[in-house]
Amino acid sequence: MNRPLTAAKVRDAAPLFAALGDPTRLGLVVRLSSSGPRSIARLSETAQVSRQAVTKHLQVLEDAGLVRGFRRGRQHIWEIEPGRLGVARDYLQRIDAQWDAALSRLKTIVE
Amino acid sequence: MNRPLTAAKVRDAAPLFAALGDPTRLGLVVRLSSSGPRSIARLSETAQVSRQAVTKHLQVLEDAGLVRGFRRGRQHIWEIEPGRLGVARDYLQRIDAQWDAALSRLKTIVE
DNA sequence: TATATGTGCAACCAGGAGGTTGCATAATGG
DNA sequence: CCATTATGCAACCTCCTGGTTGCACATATA
Repeated sequence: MNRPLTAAKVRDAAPLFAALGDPTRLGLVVRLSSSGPRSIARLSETAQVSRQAVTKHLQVLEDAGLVRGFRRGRQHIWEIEPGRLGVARDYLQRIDAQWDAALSRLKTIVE
Repeated sequence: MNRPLTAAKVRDAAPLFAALGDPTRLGLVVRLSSSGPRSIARLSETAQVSRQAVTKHLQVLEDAGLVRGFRRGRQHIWEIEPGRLGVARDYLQRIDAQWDAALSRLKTIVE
């Protein structure tokens, strides 16, 4: 039915984009998506910041529902939460659709 | 060709998501997409913050390439920069594609 | 049992983000 | 010409974010 984007939906979606809006976090998402589940130690090797900073970023991503973690022995493994990126993509799609609708309305008036 | 997501691309895309990551700004984008070009005064009427705050947010969105403004008489009109949201969507699509590829690789190994 | 490895927790800090107010200036409309 | 409207600019403030370091604790491993 493609409902209009309510203010409530906006408040719901913004944190998702905010989580993706940091280069280090976006890098983590890309990394986990391409290479699969990784421990914090592993992820910290390539990241430009400290292990603790990586940990904080992963928690932010978790709060946004983008990743999830579990323990295996002494290590904490993180992996992508599948489907969550699709939510963000759908949201952008919605906005674009509104834009297209507005355009065609304008066209109708002009013609 | 669908190239891999380089670190450079990550640095390029993060500001785009960051710009969308604030509820007020995301609201402005939605508003401009659905209702078309609007002056600052108009946009401020419905926003929950002051006119000056709205101005600042619009500048952030402009820096991210998401909107553009022009003057008409004494008013400053802002409108959506078409196609820029598509860039963000494509980026998410890429990450998802990497994820799918990683999944199918895993499947191949298991079988 | 020592030792090395992987994490978690807490304190702390600098800088930027998001917000406000106050004032100056430019364009419209009687 | 005067009042109103729309905006820009600048200063200022508070709080959150992203980062660090130090230390404690749990788990492997020789």
